[in-house]
Amino acid sequence: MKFLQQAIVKAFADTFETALQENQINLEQTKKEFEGHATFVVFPFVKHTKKSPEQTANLLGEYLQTNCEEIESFNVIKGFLNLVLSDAYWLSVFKTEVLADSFGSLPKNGEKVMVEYSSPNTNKPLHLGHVRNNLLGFSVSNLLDVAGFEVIKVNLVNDRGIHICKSMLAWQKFGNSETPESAGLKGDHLVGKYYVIFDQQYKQQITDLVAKGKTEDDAKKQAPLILEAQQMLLKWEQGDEKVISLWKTMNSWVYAGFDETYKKLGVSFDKYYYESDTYLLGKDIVEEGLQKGVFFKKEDGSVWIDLTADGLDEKLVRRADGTSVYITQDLGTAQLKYDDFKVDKSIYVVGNEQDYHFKVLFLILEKLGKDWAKGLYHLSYGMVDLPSGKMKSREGTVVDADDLIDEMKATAKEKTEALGKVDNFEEIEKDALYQMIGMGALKYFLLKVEPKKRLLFDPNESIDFQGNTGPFIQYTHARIKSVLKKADFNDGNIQYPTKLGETEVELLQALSKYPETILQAAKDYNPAAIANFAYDLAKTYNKFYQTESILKVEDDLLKAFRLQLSLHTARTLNKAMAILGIEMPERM
RNA sequence: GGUCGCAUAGCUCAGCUGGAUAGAGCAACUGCCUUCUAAGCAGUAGGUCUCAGGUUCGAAUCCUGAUGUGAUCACCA
Repeated sequence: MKFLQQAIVKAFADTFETALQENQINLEQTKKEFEGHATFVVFPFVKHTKKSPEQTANLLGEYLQTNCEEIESFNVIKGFLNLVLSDAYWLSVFKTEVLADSFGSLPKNGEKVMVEYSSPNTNKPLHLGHVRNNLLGFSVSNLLDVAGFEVIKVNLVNDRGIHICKSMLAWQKFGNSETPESAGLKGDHLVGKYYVIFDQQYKQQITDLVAKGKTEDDAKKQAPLILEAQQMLLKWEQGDEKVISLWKTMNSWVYAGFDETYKKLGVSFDKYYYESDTYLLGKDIVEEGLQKGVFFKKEDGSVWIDLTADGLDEKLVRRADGTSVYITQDLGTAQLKYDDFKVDKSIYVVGNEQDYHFKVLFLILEKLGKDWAKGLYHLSYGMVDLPSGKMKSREGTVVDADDLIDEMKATAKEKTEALGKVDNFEEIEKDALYQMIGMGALKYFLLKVEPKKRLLFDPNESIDFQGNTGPFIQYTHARIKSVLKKADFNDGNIQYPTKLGETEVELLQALSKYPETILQAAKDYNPAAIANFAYDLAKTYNKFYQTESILKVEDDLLKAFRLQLSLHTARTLNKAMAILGIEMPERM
């Protein structure tokens, strides 16, 4: 509504001889209970006009009505100037903006952004927490893409370390050469099974040692299994052939499993980084930091940075024995990612349990004078909790990603069949539909909540398919498609009515908000804003659909307009939901 | 204990850079399918926006403090 801001600035100049900037003019949507589309609040300006709020609003309203053809009428309530925009205005928005193929896609801004997400460990299958991460990362990537960025999606796989050695060791000892094929298990689940077995056996050894008089702490450190796992990690680092070979085999099982899950989730990556390649990185940066005097060495040879002046602590960046810690490799990986792609922004989609880590990481890079560090951003999201509390993979209190996906599909099938609307569908179409609806419900459920908020998931309460849900929006889309098909409507040049109905204007206004929604959502890295938009649009359409008849209206001109309006509502819903990674059915 | 989040209807959530009588969905209750898909629409009921101060013409929104809740403060990742 830039034209309105400009018009109001001009109104102030002509009526009150007051010079204002456009960005001082805030407009909001008029509340439902009042007449109008846009509301301008005059309170902040009465000191310039030297008149009462009512008088000010009335004078502005009169000026706008006579000088601005888009303004049909106005009304004033206290200091609120409610402006009614003309039907012609809404039609022009529809014709010039909504109908364009590029509607909602912002022009390319020439900036490159990297989004790192998923970043799984290779010792166990993905769970609901990973699902939130993946969906968030994927949809933020889509969002930035339509907002005009060039986006590079990367996955930094944590494929090395003690955790995978635990799975390897347990498999060696108790696996009897079991393979995904022989066990009939997805590779990641098979490896996860041995991770759990390791933990059980390890705990047993601790209990036994404690019974023999050891302290708990000593028992944890001296249990034979953990010593063996540590030994294995050492061998891995030395490049021991047998260990490396087993590691490769088991990781390949996991990757096959992950690929399957990623495929079902509909997420993808442009590049994979592996920690086995990057874990030694960062040592140069430590040297650089020492030279620049940003880091300092303690007597034992360990290297630290003092962040107490920034309200943080001292942080270790290299061990006394010269080996890397987590943050060392992250410093190195950040440099590597930058060197590879020279991105303007780099986003890390990682849970809020690592807030402190990223604060420190970014601060160190800034102190080292990396000018690209200002483009780093930690997209921190809340944990997914169960009613019983946190999910713990070792304790088996996790909602497994594959199970959940299967359950969602099964629920979708059940609900769809109960409605009896797909009896004449081919089996293949039915199957695709159940998948679409089940995943639509799940994705929408996880994405409609602002990322930073924690999410409660109750496995005993199935995710809704009615109301503010993915299937509701999918249903609205299918409903529109059905009408369009019956009318055999093809988009093209049509004649427009001169008078619009109330719900038609509401729908046009809802549609018109799409580009600004994209802009704001991209700025906030917030797919939830897109979900809310889509819901609002679908709701507004359903109201229109229920109020006006489309196919039965006698006036051909009006019928064509309503069909075109329906078509572009469907398209916009499709675009918005595509950002969330949700597919829309042609019928359901 | 220090630091960083979060707190809105019984439940799950919206509420844009401060604006009108705080909005949706679920659950409950009422209507609406011989008419374009009822996974829908319309309506009833449900609130001290955790509490106390402050800033302001105006605060759910900004500031301070308290309470509750979660994360974090590893030579783990």
